[in-house]
Amino acid sequence: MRKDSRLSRVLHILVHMAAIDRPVTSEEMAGMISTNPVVVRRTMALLRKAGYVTSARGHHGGWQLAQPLADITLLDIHHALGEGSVFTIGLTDEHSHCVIEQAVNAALKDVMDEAEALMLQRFGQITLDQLGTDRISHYLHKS
Amino acid sequence: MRKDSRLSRVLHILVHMAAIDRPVTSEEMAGMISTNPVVVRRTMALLRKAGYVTSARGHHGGWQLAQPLADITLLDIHHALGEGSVFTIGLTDEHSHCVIEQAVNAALKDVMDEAEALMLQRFGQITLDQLGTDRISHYLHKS
DNA sequence: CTATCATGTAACAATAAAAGTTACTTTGTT
DNA sequence: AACAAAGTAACTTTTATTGTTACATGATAG
Repeated sequence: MRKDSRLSRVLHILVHMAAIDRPVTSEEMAGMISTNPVVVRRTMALLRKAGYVTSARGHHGGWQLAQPLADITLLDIHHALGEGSVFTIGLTDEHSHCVIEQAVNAALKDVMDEAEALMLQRFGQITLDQLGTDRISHYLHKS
Repeated sequence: MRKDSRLSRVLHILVHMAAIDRPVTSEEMAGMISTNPVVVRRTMALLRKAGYVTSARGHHGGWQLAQPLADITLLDIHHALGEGSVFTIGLTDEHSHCVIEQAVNAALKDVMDEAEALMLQRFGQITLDQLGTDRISHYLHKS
Protein backbone atom coordinates (compact mmCIF):
# COMPACT_ATOMS: atom_id res chain seq x y z
CA MET A 1 0.00 0.00 0.00
CA ARG A 2 1.23 3.45 -0.88
CA LYS A 3 2.60 5.29 2.12
CA ASP A 4 2.57 8.99 2.90
CA SER A 5 6.05 9.79 4.13
CA ARG A 6 5.58 13.55 4.33
CA LEU A 7 5.39 13.55 8.11
CA SER A 8 8.60 11.60 8.52
CA ARG A 9 10.39 13.70 5.95
CA VAL A 10 9.26 17.08 7.15
CA LEU A 11 10.10 16.27 10.76
CA HIS A 12 13.56 15.30 9.60
CA ILE A 13 13.89 18.67 7.90
CA LEU A 14 12.56 20.68 10.84
CA VAL A 15 15.00 19.15 13.29
CA HIS A 16 17.86 19.90 10.92
CA MET A 17 16.62 23.48 10.52
CA ALA A 18 16.78 24.09 14.24
CA ALA A 19 20.48 23.37 14.14
CA ILE A 20 21.16 25.83 11.31
CA ASP A 21 21.15 29.48 12.27
CA ARG A 22 20.13 30.98 8.94
CA PRO A 23 17.44 30.54 6.29
CA VAL A 24 17.59 27.14 4.65
CA THR A 25 16.72 26.82 0.98
CA SER A 26 14.40 24.26 -0.57
CA GLU A 27 17.41 23.04 -2.49
CA GLU A 28 19.30 22.24 0.71
CA MET A 29 16.28 20.58 2.24
CA ALA A 30 15.77 18.49 -0.87
CA GLY A 31 19.30 17.22 -0.35
CA MET A 32 18.46 16.25 3.23
CA ILE A 33 15.67 13.93 2.14
CA SER A 34 16.90 13.03 -1.36
CA THR A 35 14.20 14.66 -3.37
CA ASN A 36 13.28 17.65 -5.44
CA PRO A 37 13.02 21.30 -4.26
CA VAL A 38 9.47 21.52 -5.59
CA VAL A 39 8.38 18.59 -3.47
CA VAL A 40 9.89 20.32 -0.46
CA ARG A 41 8.12 23.61 -1.17
CA ARG A 42 4.81 21.85 -1.54
CA THR A 43 5.03 20.29 1.88
CA MET A 44 6.65 23.26 3.59
CA ALA A 45 3.92 25.52 2.24
CA LEU A 46 1.44 23.60 4.41
CA LEU A 47 3.56 24.24 7.48
CA ARG A 48 3.83 27.93 6.62
CA LYS A 49 0.06 28.13 6.27
CA ALA A 50 -0.19 26.73 9.79
CA GLY A 51 2.37 29.21 11.11
CA TYR A 52 5.25 26.91 11.99
CA VAL A 53 7.74 28.25 9.44
CA THR A 54 8.28 31.37 7.35
CA SER A 55 9.74 31.71 3.89
CA ALA A 56 11.53 34.53 2.10
CA ARG A 57 12.41 34.95 -1.53
CA GLY A 58 15.49 36.32 -3.20
CA HIS A 59 19.08 36.45 -2.07
CA HIS A 60 19.61 34.86 1.32
CA GLY A 61 16.04 33.75 1.21
CA GLY A 62 14.78 30.38 2.32
CA TRP A 63 12.87 28.88 5.19
CA GLN A 64 13.06 29.49 8.92
CA LEU A 65 11.29 28.17 11.98
CA ALA A 66 8.66 30.54 13.32
CA GLN A 67 8.57 28.80 16.70
CA PRO A 68 11.00 26.89 18.89
CA LEU A 69 10.86 23.13 18.40
CA ALA A 70 9.78 22.77 22.01
CA ASP A 71 6.50 24.51 21.15
CA ILE A 72 5.59 22.20 18.27
CA THR A 73 4.25 18.68 18.68
CA LEU A 74 4.14 15.82 16.21
CA LEU A 75 0.38 16.26 16.26
CA ASP A 76 0.70 19.89 15.16
CA ILE A 77 2.71 18.87 12.12
CA HIS A 78 0.45 15.94 11.40
CA HIS A 79 -2.55 18.26 11.36
CA ALA A 80 -0.77 20.84 9.25
CA LEU A 81 -0.19 18.22 6.57
CA GLY A 82 -3.89 17.58 6.12
CA GLU A 83 -6.95 15.66 6.96
CA GLY A 84 -6.64 12.22 5.42
CA SER A 85 -7.30 9.09 7.41
CA VAL A 86 -4.37 7.46 9.11
CA PHE A 87 -5.33 3.92 8.15
CA THR A 88 -4.94 1.90 5.01
CA ILE A 89 -8.10 0.03 5.97
CA GLY A 90 -11.13 1.49 4.25
CA LEU A 91 -14.83 1.03 4.82
CA THR A 92 -17.20 0.22 2.00
CA ASP A 93 -19.93 2.61 1.15
CA GLU A 94 -21.97 0.81 -1.45
CA HIS A 95 -24.81 -0.79 0.49
CA SER A 96 -25.49 1.59 3.33
CA HIS A 97 -28.99 0.16 3.60
CA CYS A 98 -27.60 -3.29 4.42
CA VAL A 99 -27.59 -3.83 8.18
CA ILE A 100 -24.70 -6.22 7.90
CA GLU A 101 -22.55 -3.67 6.13
CA GLN A 102 -23.57 -1.14 8.74
CA ALA A 103 -22.60 -3.48 11.57
CA VAL A 104 -19.26 -4.38 9.98
CA ASN A 105 -18.37 -0.78 9.30
CA ALA A 106 -19.46 0.37 12.73
CA ALA A 107 -17.30 -2.26 14.41
CA LEU A 108 -14.26 -1.43 12.30
CA LYS A 109 -14.79 2.29 12.74
CA ASP A 110 -15.06 1.97 16.51
CA VAL A 111 -11.74 0.18 16.72
CA MET A 112 -9.96 2.40 14.24
CA ASP A 113 -11.23 5.55 15.91
CA GLU A 114 -9.95 4.35 19.25
CA ALA A 115 -6.54 3.48 17.83
CA GLU A 116 -6.31 6.78 15.99
CA ALA A 117 -7.26 8.69 19.13
CA LEU A 118 -4.47 6.96 21.04
CA MET A 119 -2.00 7.70 18.27
CA LEU A 120 -2.91 11.37 18.04
CA GLN A 121 -2.80 11.73 21.78
CA ARG A 122 0.73 10.35 21.82
CA PHE A 123 1.70 12.60 18.94
CA GLY A 124 0.42 15.53 20.97
CA GLN A 125 2.71 14.59 23.84
CA ILE A 126 5.90 14.62 21.80
CA THR A 127 7.51 17.95 20.95
CA LEU A 128 10.02 18.23 18.15
CA ASP A 129 12.89 19.10 20.47
CA GLN A 130 12.50 15.61 21.95
CA LEU A 131 13.55 14.18 18.60
CA GLY A 132 17.07 15.36 19.33
CA THR A 133 19.49 13.71 21.70
CA ASP A 134 17.22 13.08 24.66
CA ARG A 135 14.79 10.82 22.89
CA ILE A 136 16.23 7.63 24.23
CA SER A 137 16.12 8.67 27.87
CA HIS A 138 12.63 10.06 27.30
CA TYR A 139 11.36 6.71 26.16
CA LEU A 140 13.15 4.83 28.90
CA HIS A 141 10.98 6.73 31.37
CA LYS A 142 7.73 6.68 29.46
CA SER A 143 6.07 3.91 31.45
CA MET B 1 -4.79 7.86 0.07
CA ARG B 2 -5.87 4.62 -1.51
CA LYS B 3 -7.74 2.43 0.92
CA ASP B 4 -7.77 -1.34 1.23
CA SER B 5 -11.42 -2.27 1.71
CA ARG B 6 -10.92 -6.01 1.50
CA LEU B 7 -11.41 -6.48 5.24
CA SER B 8 -14.69 -4.58 5.28
CA ARG B 9 -15.94 -6.35 2.17
CA VAL B 10 -14.98 -9.86 3.16
CA LEU B 11 -16.49 -9.49 6.61
CA HIS B 12 -19.69 -8.37 4.97
CA ILE B 13 -19.65 -11.50 2.84
CA LEU B 14 -18.84 -13.86 5.69
CA VAL B 15 -21.72 -12.63 7.83
CA HIS B 16 -24.08 -13.06 4.90
CA MET B 17 -22.72 -16.58 4.31
CA ALA B 18 -23.55 -17.64 7.83
CA ALA B 19 -27.20 -16.90 7.12
CA ILE B 20 -27.28 -19.00 3.95
CA ASP B 21 -27.37 -22.74 4.43
CA ARG B 22 -25.73 -23.83 1.19
CA PRO B 23 -22.61 -23.10 -0.83
CA VAL B 24 -22.52 -19.50 -2.05
CA THR B 25 -21.00 -18.75 -5.43
CA SER B 26 -18.48 -16.04 -6.20
CA GLU B 27 -21.12 -14.57 -8.47
CA GLU B 28 -23.56 -14.16 -5.62
CA MET B 29 -20.90 -12.71 -3.35
CA ALA B 30 -19.90 -10.27 -6.04
CA GLY B 31 -23.48 -9.05 -6.03
CA MET B 32 -23.33 -8.52 -2.26
CA ILE B 33 -20.44 -6.10 -2.53
CA SER B 34 -21.02 -4.78 -6.05
CA THR B 35 -17.98 -6.17 -7.70
CA ASN B 36 -16.64 -8.91 -9.92
CA PRO B 37 -16.51 -12.66 -9.17
CA VAL B 38 -12.79 -12.72 -9.85
CA VAL B 39 -12.14 -10.07 -7.24
CA VAL B 40 -14.15 -12.14 -4.78
CA ARG B 41 -12.21 -15.32 -5.55
CA ARG B 42 -8.92 -13.55 -5.10
CA THR B 43 -9.78 -12.42 -1.61
CA MET B 44 -11.64 -15.57 -0.59
CA ALA B 45 -8.66 -17.67 -1.67
CA LEU B 46 -6.66 -16.04 1.12
CA LEU B 47 -9.30 -17.03 3.64
CA ARG B 48 -9.35 -20.58 2.31
CA LYS B 49 -5.58 -20.78 2.66
CA ALA B 50 -6.01 -19.81 6.31
CA GLY B 51 -8.72 -22.41 6.82
CA TYR B 52 -11.76 -20.22 7.42
CA VAL B 53 -13.70 -21.24 4.30
CA THR B 54 -13.77 -24.07 1.79
CA SER B 55 -14.57 -23.98 -1.90
CA ALA B 56 -15.95 -26.54 -4.32
CA ARG B 57 -16.16 -26.53 -8.10
CA GLY B 58 -18.86 -27.76 -10.41
CA HIS B 59 -22.60 -27.86 -10.04
CA HIS B 60 -23.78 -26.70 -6.64
CA GLY B 61 -20.26 -25.66 -5.92
CA GLY B 62 -19.28 -22.45 -4.20
CA TRP B 63 -17.95 -21.32 -0.86
CA GLN B 64 -18.80 -22.37 2.67
CA LEU B 65 -17.66 -21.45 6.14
CA ALA B 66 -15.29 -23.97 7.64
CA GLN B 67 -15.86 -22.67 11.15
CA PRO B 68 -18.70 -21.02 13.07
CA LEU B 69 -18.54 -17.23 13.08
CA ALA B 70 -18.13 -17.32 16.84
CA ASP B 71 -14.74 -18.98 16.39
CA ILE B 72 -13.35 -16.33 14.05
CA THR B 73 -12.17 -12.89 15.13
CA LEU B 74 -11.66 -9.75 13.09
CA LEU B 75 -7.96 -10.23 13.79
CA ASP B 76 -8.02 -13.68 12.21
CA ILE B 77 -9.44 -12.28 9.00
CA HIS B 78 -7.12 -9.29 9.07
CA HIS B 79 -4.12 -11.61 9.31
CA ALA B 80 -5.45 -13.90 6.61
CA LEU B 81 -5.56 -10.96 4.20
CA GLY B 82 -1.85 -10.30 4.52
CA GLU B 83 0.95 -8.53 6.16
CA GLY B 84 0.86 -4.92 5.06
CA SER B 85 1.09 -2.08 7.53
CA VAL B 86 -2.13 -0.65 8.83
CA PHE B 87 -1.04 2.97 8.52
CA THR B 88 -0.85 5.36 5.63
CA ILE B 89 2.05 7.07 7.41
CA GLY B 90 5.35 5.79 6.10
CA LEU B 91 8.87 6.11 7.40
CA THR B 92 11.71 7.20 5.19
CA ASP B 93 14.56 4.88 4.57
CA GLU B 94 17.03 6.93 2.63
CA HIS B 95 19.45 8.23 5.24
CA SER B 96 19.63 5.52 7.82
CA HIS B 97 23.02 6.87 8.91
CA CYS B 98 21.46 10.21 9.90
CA VAL B 99 20.77 10.27 13.63
CA ILE B 100 17.95 12.74 13.12
CA GLU B 101 16.18 10.45 10.68
CA GLN B 102 16.72 7.61 13.11
CA ALA B 103 15.22 9.60 15.98
CA VAL B 104 12.23 10.75 13.91
CA ASN B 105 11.51 7.28 12.64
CA ALA B 106 11.95 5.70 16.05
CA ALA B 107 9.50 8.14 17.61
CA LEU B 108 6.90 7.63 14.90
CA LYS B 109 7.38 3.89 14.96
CA ASP B 110 6.95 3.73 18.72
CA VAL B 111 3.63 5.53 18.54
CA MET B 112 2.36 3.66 15.50
CA ASP B 113 3.33 0.31 16.97
CA GLU B 114 1.45 1.11 20.13
CA ALA B 115 -1.66 2.19 18.22
CA GLU B 116 -1.50 -0.85 15.97
CA ALA B 117 -1.13 -3.14 18.95
CA LEU B 118 -4.24 -1.64 20.51
CA MET B 119 -6.15 -2.01 17.27
CA LEU B 120 -5.15 -5.61 16.75
CA GLN B 121 -5.95 -6.45 20.34
CA ARG B 122 -9.45 -5.04 19.89
CA PHE B 123 -9.82 -6.91 16.60
CA GLY B 124 -8.88 -10.07 18.46
CA GLN B 125 -11.70 -9.48 20.93
CA ILE B 126 -14.44 -9.24 18.36
CA THR B 127 -15.80 -12.43 16.82
CA LEU B 128 -17.75 -12.34 13.60
CA ASP B 129 -20.98 -13.46 15.21
CA GLN B 130 -20.94 -10.21 17.18
CA LEU B 131 -21.37 -8.35 13.89
CA GLY B 132 -24.95 -9.52 13.82
CA THR B 133 -27.75 -8.15 15.90
CA ASP B 134 -26.06 -7.94 19.28
CA ARG B 135 -23.37 -5.52 18.30
CA ILE B 136 -25.04 -2.49 19.77
CA SER B 137 -25.56 -3.99 23.20
CA HIS B 138 -22.03 -5.37 23.06
CA TYR B 139 -20.60 -1.91 22.65
CA LEU B 140 -22.86 -0.42 25.27
CA HIS B 141 -21.12 -2.64 27.79
CA LYS B 142 -17.59 -2.38 26.52
CA SER B 143 -16.30 0.05 29.15
C1' DC C 1 18.95 49.30 -12.82
C1' DT C 2 19.77 44.70 -13.64
C1' DA C 3 21.53 40.21 -12.91
C1' DT C 4 20.79 36.65 -9.88
C1' DC C 5 18.83 33.88 -6.38
C1' DA C 6 15.07 31.84 -4.30
C1' DT C 7 10.21 31.02 -3.66
C1' DG C 8 5.44 30.28 -5.94
C1' DT C 9 2.88 27.61 -8.87
C1' DA C 10 0.95 25.26 -12.83
C1' DA C 11 1.05 21.19 -15.51
C1' DC C 12 2.24 16.81 -16.34
C1' DA C 13 4.64 12.05 -15.80
C1' DA C 14 5.99 8.18 -12.75
C1' DT C 15 4.75 5.01 -9.19
C1' DA C 16 2.41 1.39 -6.65
C1' DA C 17 -1.22 -1.57 -4.99
C1' DA C 18 -6.07 -2.56 -4.97
C1' DA C 19 -9.68 -3.13 -7.88
C1' DG C 20 -11.78 -4.25 -12.16
C1' DT C 21 -11.98 -6.99 -16.42
C1' DT C 22 -11.34 -10.54 -20.03
C1' DA C 23 -10.32 -14.93 -21.39
C1' DC C 24 -9.33 -19.32 -20.70
C1' DT C 25 -8.46 -23.83 -18.07
C1' DT C 26 -9.79 -27.22 -14.72
C1' DT C 27 -12.93 -29.83 -12.07
C1' DG C 28 -17.13 -31.76 -10.60
C1' DT C 29 -22.27 -32.59 -11.27
C1' DT C 30 -26.34 -33.51 -13.78
C1' DA D 1 -21.75 -34.80 -23.09
C1' DA D 2 -23.31 -30.46 -21.41
C1' DC D 3 -22.86 -27.30 -18.02
C1' DA D 4 -21.71 -24.86 -13.79
C1' DA D 5 -18.47 -23.33 -10.90
C1' DA D 6 -13.75 -22.34 -9.18
C1' DG D 7 -8.74 -21.41 -10.57
C1' DT D 8 -5.78 -18.39 -12.70
C1' DA D 9 -3.06 -15.56 -15.89
C1' DA D 10 -2.73 -11.18 -18.03
C1' DC D 11 -4.07 -6.85 -18.58
C1' DT D 12 -6.39 -2.19 -17.59
C1' DT D 13 -8.17 1.25 -14.37
C1' DT D 14 -7.88 4.00 -10.43
C1' DT D 15 -5.96 7.38 -7.21
C1' DA D 16 -2.90 10.01 -4.35
C1' DT D 17 1.88 10.78 -3.44
C1' DT D 18 5.98 11.70 -5.51
C1' DG D 19 8.93 13.36 -9.12
C1' DT D 20 9.92 16.66 -12.82
C1' DT D 21 9.92 20.58 -16.05
C1' DA D 22 8.99 25.17 -16.97
C1' DC D 23 8.12 29.60 -15.97
C1' DA D 24 6.44 33.69 -13.17
C1' DT D 25 7.21 36.56 -9.07
C1' DG D 26 9.72 38.98 -5.83
C1' DA D 27 13.94 40.43 -3.12
C1' DT D 28 18.75 41.52 -2.71
C1' DA D 29 23.49 42.54 -4.15
C1' DG D 30 26.45 45.16 -6.77
